[in-house]
Amino acid sequence: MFESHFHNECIHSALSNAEKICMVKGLRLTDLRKRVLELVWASHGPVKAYDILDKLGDKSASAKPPTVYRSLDFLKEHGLVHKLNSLNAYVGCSHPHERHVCYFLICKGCHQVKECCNRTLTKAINSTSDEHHFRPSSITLEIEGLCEHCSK
Amino acid sequence: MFESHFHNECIHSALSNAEKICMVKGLRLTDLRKRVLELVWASHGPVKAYDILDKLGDKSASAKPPTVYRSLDFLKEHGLVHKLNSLNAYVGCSHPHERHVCYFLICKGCHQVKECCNRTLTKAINSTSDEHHFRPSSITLEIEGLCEHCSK
DNA sequence: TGAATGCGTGTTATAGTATAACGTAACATA
DNA sequence: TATGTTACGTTATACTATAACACGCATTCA
Repeated sequence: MFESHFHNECIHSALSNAEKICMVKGLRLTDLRKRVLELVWASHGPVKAYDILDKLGDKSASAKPPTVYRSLDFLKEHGLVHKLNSLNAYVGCSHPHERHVCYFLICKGCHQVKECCNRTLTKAINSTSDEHHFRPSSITLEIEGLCEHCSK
Repeated sequence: MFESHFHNECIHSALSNAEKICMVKGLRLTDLRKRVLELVWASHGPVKAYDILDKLGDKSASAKPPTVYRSLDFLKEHGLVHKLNSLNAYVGCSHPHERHVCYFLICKGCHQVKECCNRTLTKAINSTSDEHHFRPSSITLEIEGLCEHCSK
């Protein structure tokens, strides 16, 4: 989907990125959390919590749901992964440095997801929130459809 | 939240609206579907599927999950209700005539939801989809935060 | 030193959300 | 009346997520 790339690089840079960020912020990117993050990035599509759980099980037999959900919560909270509410699935954040409003293009064909940022969109959302005297704290914008490749 | 109103009127007009729409489109708004729609509208906030199930049980003892989900699917498909993915809950659509991109202001304080439409936002979403050669089919835009009243 | 605290994780149990699969009833139409 | 279609009933199960409590380990500070 979208564009091809060497995905190992993705994973690697995502992990080292995360380490830097946690270092700077004084957060503990424990082994468990790192493994979960790695598994989120391992495929380039959205990943289900229970799939992570299964894969985690290969190494540490005792993984149970809370193990995974707690790690995901940590990663979410610090902007390292996003949850796609329309899929109940998780993706790695592709630019975790910036505090950003992002939106997701979710392809129904190849099940891949692209994360995007866009000033116009952000402004539009903020200004319409203002209109309603509404103070936004978190925003979910998920666009399902077909990517260029799959719509052919 | 937002503004007060006589909610009975809401329910009533939503139901008669739905009847008209189904009439025109040749859809069958059965008793069950109508009751589910009524229960979605009964509170002015988002409603959970299993809450509908419970209330349905009062009258027709045999309601089971598929009963409710099937009705909700029907109502969703024809634009009479929306699902809020970030809450796993459902709200009645406040303007089911128009095919529209809508977004939701979800108040964490009073748990009420306002549905809005906005051309600027719609355009922004479409144009950014275009940029990525992405063909959108369904859009989820949910903004959580505090409404005017609750942010005081 | 050791009590107190906080945090991350393990573990058990359970809550909450949703669908598959199959059967039957109700309706529409020829 | 036969036929196909749609809606609904029913049972079972899958999938998603959290509560609650226990344990270990690091930090701190009296």
